Amino acid sequence: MDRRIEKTRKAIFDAFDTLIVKFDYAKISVQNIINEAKVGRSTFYLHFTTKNDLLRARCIDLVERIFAPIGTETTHASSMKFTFEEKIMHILYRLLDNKNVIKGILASEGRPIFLQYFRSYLVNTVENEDVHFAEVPDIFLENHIAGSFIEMVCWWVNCDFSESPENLTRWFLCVLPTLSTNINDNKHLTLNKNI
Amino acid sequence: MDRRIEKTRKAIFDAFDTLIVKFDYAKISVQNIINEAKVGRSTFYLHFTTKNDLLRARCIDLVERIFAPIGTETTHASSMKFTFEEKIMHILYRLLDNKNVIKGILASEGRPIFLQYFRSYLVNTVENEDVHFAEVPDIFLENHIAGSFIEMVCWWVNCDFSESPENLTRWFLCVLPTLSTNINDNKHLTLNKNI
DNA sequence: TTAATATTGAACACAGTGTTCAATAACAGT
DNA sequence: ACTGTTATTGAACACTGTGTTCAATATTAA
Repeated sequence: MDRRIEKTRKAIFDAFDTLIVKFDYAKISVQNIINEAKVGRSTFYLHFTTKNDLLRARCIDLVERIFAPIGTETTHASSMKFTFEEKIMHILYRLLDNKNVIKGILASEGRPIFLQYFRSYLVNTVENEDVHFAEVPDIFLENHIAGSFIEMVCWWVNCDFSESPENLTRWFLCVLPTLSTNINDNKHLTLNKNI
Repeated sequence: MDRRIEKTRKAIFDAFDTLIVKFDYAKISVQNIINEAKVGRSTFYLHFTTKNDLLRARCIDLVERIFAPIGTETTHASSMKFTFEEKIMHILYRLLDNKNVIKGILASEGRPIFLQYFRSYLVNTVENEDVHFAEVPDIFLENHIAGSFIEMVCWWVNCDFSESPENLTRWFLCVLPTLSTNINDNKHLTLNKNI
């Protein structure tokens, strides 16, 4: 509606991003943010109740972009069906797009907040896959898959995103019980398997 | 050496434990802690440089107890070899001993600090198992196993420790690629397998 | 142009931090 | 029990950052 609002909001988000890649979240003050954003103090508090509120908003924004349906970045709104593998790869590529901010958030007190939202979207994705395995409860299995993925992402970020999304995806699927049909001596795995 | 030192340290740790199960870490002030511990303000700062320093110390203390060699709780110092399964179960039982504090820490900003130390001990444990699987790099696999375990623990804490350590251990081993020899149609798994 | 609304920045009260210091208490060793 | 050493105490202090208020100003949509 009012262009001033989105303009200010964007300025604050950008300032936050700039600062979070350089400094620890705890060391950043509201004053720092509004200096960087070139925005009045009271303006900041009209948009966000707290520094933490800003962090939360930034995380939600990030996670929503990461999980936005494939095809959103192009012109077509797609309700197509994708394989689990494709979805995973897509998420990894979007994480790569926001490399630095994510690294900054994960290295600071922002970590649990980001992971909380990331997890909830991820669990939702996994639930849609309708996975089952042996006598392990579905809820346990779902948590295992979502959790493993999160851990892999954190490891990836820690390694400064060395290793390609393709490698990560292959290894990840390989290591999951439901997705690898390793009948022949645990040596091979089946990819592209739409579960 | 001086009994006053450990007495004060214990008083502060106990106060911290009492508060962390009731309140969010961020809402607890140094003043709260020294009131609860019945200790002078300057005394606190002689022991810890910061509230965060205390948190860190408490986490290290906790994790060290959790990973203390099996048999330490009895009189015998044991350098015996235990199976991976036994080690896991042991850790789960020790987590149960510290149920409330751990739940409190994991629910607050203490989470990443606790998990950091927990992870480093866990990775060390996994490395000692000398695991390998298919064409997945060892470093990836080790992170996957340690990470999965951490996620399972967090899930467990979230569920208020419903489910027995025995169940968790069985499911966990079942879901790991290296530990389950699921040749016969992914239906069964081998336990008690010393890898 | 206008009425509505967003921004500004200085001023403010407030809460919590970490330090200092001189007085006091508790300690270990003899 | 005595003594030199060391830990504890609590009040006072300067300091940093928070979140609010308000009247003046600027920008917006229509």
